[in-house]
Amino acid sequence: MITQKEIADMCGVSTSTISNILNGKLKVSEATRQRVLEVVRKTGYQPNYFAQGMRKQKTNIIGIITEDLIQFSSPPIIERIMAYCEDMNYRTILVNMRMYDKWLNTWYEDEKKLQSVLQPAIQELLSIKVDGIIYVAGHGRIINCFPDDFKVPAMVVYSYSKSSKFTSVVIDDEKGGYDMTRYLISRGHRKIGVIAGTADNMHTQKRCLGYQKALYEDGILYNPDWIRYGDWQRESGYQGCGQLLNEGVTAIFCMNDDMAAGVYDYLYEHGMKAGEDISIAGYDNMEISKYLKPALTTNEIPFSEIGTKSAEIMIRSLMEESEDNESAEVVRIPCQIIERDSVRDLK
Amino acid sequence: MITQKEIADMCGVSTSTISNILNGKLKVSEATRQRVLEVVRKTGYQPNYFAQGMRKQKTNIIGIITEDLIQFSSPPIIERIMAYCEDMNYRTILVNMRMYDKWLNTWYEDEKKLQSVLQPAIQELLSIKVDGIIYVAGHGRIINCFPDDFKVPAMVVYSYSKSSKFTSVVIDDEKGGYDMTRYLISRGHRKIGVIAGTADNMHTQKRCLGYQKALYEDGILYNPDWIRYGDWQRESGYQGCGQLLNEGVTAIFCMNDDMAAGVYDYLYEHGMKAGEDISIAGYDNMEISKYLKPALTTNEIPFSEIGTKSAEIMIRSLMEESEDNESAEVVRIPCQIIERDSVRDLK
DNA sequence: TCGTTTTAGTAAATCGTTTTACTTGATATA
DNA sequence: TATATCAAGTAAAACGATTTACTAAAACGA
Repeated sequence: MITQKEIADMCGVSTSTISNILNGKLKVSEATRQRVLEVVRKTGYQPNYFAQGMRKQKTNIIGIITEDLIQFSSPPIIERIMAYCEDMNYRTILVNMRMYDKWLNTWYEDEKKLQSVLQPAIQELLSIKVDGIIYVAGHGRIINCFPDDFKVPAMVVYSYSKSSKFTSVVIDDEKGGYDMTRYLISRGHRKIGVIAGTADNMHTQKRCLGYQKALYEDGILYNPDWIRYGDWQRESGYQGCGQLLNEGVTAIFCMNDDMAAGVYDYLYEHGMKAGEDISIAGYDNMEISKYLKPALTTNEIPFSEIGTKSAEIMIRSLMEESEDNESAEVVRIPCQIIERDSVRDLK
Repeated sequence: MITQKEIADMCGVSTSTISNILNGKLKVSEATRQRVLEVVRKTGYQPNYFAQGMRKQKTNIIGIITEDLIQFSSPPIIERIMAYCEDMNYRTILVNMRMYDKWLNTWYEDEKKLQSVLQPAIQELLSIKVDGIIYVAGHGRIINCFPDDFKVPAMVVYSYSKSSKFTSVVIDDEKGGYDMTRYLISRGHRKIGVIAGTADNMHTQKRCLGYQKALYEDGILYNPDWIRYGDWQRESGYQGCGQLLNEGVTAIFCMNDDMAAGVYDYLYEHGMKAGEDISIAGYDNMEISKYLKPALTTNEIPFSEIGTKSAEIMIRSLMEESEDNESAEVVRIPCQIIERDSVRDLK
């Protein structure tokens, strides 16, 4: 591949001049500039990335660490981060931690295990000298990724950072739980059951808070028996449905679509139907929610927006790095209810 | 970050020795080796990636170009490629072409458009000096990615390469069509309809071939009216179903699960049920197929295996690069029928 | 005309490794 | 004893860019 030296020789100037024309601030006569640019264009010269990265101590690479690429939430977030970075002339490098057990359909919850994969991943990225690191979580655990004195800009996406030194971009779970509950109330429901996620999960906790708030605002007495904790999986929706039916609820708010599918299973088996015998709402707006019959009303997680916003914040903080801004924040992106056919008005 | 020179000073040896211990072939006494290794371990020294890449002309990076990261087929393939590469001590860098229109649910079919995105992507990877490039297609078009005299090892995955100079890893579509047809025949069906993909698509064509072959082998006269071409989308499954029902088929083989879902839509609307009134089979084993009621019998595409196999071939070819092997080949990975509840025995 | 400033451009150092060719002292060989 | 071999290690060049400090020539001001 053609080198800067060769271009310089062709143009009869020194490499310094080439470099200056391409990205320097020094004065160069318009004549030589044009001459050089023409040769560059013709030869398709591109600076050697490694030489460049070595000389400047900046690489224009943003590292992305993902808890698991296979999880449905990851690709759309990552896709947007990559797209935005590309537009802003940054490259990205992706490290996949593979923390999701595809067969068990569950995350490795062990903090030790997580750290034992995360730390090498971070080291890897540091050794590549990335300009910044974006950690893309897969589920709502509070993440302790980076030490407070971490030397490169870093942030946490789709989950909360333990340290307040790092910005995190999350969905507004409390509002999500609130909105969905309000929506069900507005359709006439007052006995609203919840099939929640795992109890120690941040998504679960905040959505429950929102649920409580909505109930409270409408003067509905909060009944603990109306909340059943599941494990995000279809089967636990099935279980929860049976229990909540006994409580006499008229609507069930599931904290993900998979558990809503489990509820559908139960109804199907017992000759009942969502949107007729009982109202069902989900969360996520996964692919499957359009395919359930009747189609599932659910609260859509705006993965694309999360991705874009994250990249935006990262690159902005890279730009203003001179003034070392301590402006870490928690950015909350709202979800949006997608109305389909699984919720009916209670007469 | 700590440099080789510093390690050398700490150990009272030259950098050459450090380098030699870490990856050279020259003799070093066991004593110094241990001493150095200990210091390396303690300091957490990692060679600067850019300096290394510049000096060796090898980067140990494999470039992955994906037609679209958002498509369901891409993540599992890419995940396996990355995992295998990591195990073999290669890094990967991912370039996403974003060729799938999320809103229209369709690929940019325009060859010009494809090339206008592909060529910069390739240039980008070459400028990074990747050791090899893996092109991960998203749908079954014959790809003309690389010129015959392309200087780095390259291959095409999940679609066919136009040039026979490049290895491609694909699913065995003909066998897939054959197997599924045979399966339906074995369950007693003889009037088997097909809802195919787009007519010019390689997946479509080869699966149709397999279908024909199976019919032929069982002495069933091939009836062109039993094949309806769709566009891979749900709606076209719906259409096709209505038409095939008029033909009096007893089973429908859909070339993807999305169209099978469309068939389910039709049946649902007309008060019929898959697996009872008619047998339905899909292709892909997408997430949704487990959620359809009754669960869909389908032909699973082994994305993980495709990914692993691809990475394996790439890295092998990188290893034996000395003997410039002209062993380009087409590797066909078989699919596997997942029996669920949508196919019944015809009495 | 003489000194000063500006313009256009360059030589050389530098970044952190790897690798080649060389050195030194010890040991084996004839 | 003289020579060849060997083990252990090093100096220095190389990779390809960027950047600093410098220079030669031209332009300017008084």
